[in-house]
Amino acid sequence: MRNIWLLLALTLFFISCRAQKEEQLEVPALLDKGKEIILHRKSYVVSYNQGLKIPNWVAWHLTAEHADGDIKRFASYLEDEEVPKPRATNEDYKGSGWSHGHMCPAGDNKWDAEAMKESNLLTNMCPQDRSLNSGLWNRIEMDCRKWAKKYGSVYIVCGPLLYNKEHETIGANKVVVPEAFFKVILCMQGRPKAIGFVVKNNAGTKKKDQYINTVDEVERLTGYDFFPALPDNIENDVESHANIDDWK
DNA sequence: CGGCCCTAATTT
DNA sequence: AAATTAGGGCCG
Repeated sequence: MRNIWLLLALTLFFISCRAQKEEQLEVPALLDKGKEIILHRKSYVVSYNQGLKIPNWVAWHLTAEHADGDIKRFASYLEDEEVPKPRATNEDYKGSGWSHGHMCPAGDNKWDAEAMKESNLLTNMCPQDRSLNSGLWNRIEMDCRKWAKKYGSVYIVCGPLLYNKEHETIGANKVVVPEAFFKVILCMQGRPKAIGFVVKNNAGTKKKDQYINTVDEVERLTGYDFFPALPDNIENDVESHANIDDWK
């Protein structure tokens, strides 16, 4: 009798795992326990790094319907009360010389007022070079919205890259300034495909095509496992290729 | 090159 | 809260 209950419990556990994976194709495999706080927002999931005061990664499913809308950008940035202090505040960014770099962009949240407001939480931000923010990074974000409309939806993960031992920080709460950023994008329409970008956090960026990487390469740089819910044969295929011509 | 679409900071 | 300023890239 006891074994039957155990079997039932295990079965339910595996079914629930499977269901969650299928719903959240964009969410990377979790990191070592204790190193992250997972926060579920209306339009994205964030793995928050309490030590760095910035996200490890932010993941979202950008659909065609979410790629446009009438909701205006939220007027102010919001300290995230859900994570423990010390945490990023508006004071930390003020006068720092670094701009508020959305990970899940405001432009992907025009479809819903609550989603737009949540996009302005400081747990969705990294200190980002201003010209990168409005330049190349913005271009990539606009491409993602274009692809979401063209293909129906795309799955996106992005976040900071920290390859130095020591990091610049801003403000009294020592919010870490990343050395670079990564973004990986998966499209499941037709033959599944994926592409990655790696961009240094400075003003010296040039043509977008120079920053293309395979997902495998971004996994090597981050140590993360992206799109783990994909069947292994598809995951291996899409993550080892990155061809911008497939996306034009 | 100017006009336009985005980003965000600053000023009123 | 709203308007203005500023940075960047694409498109014609």
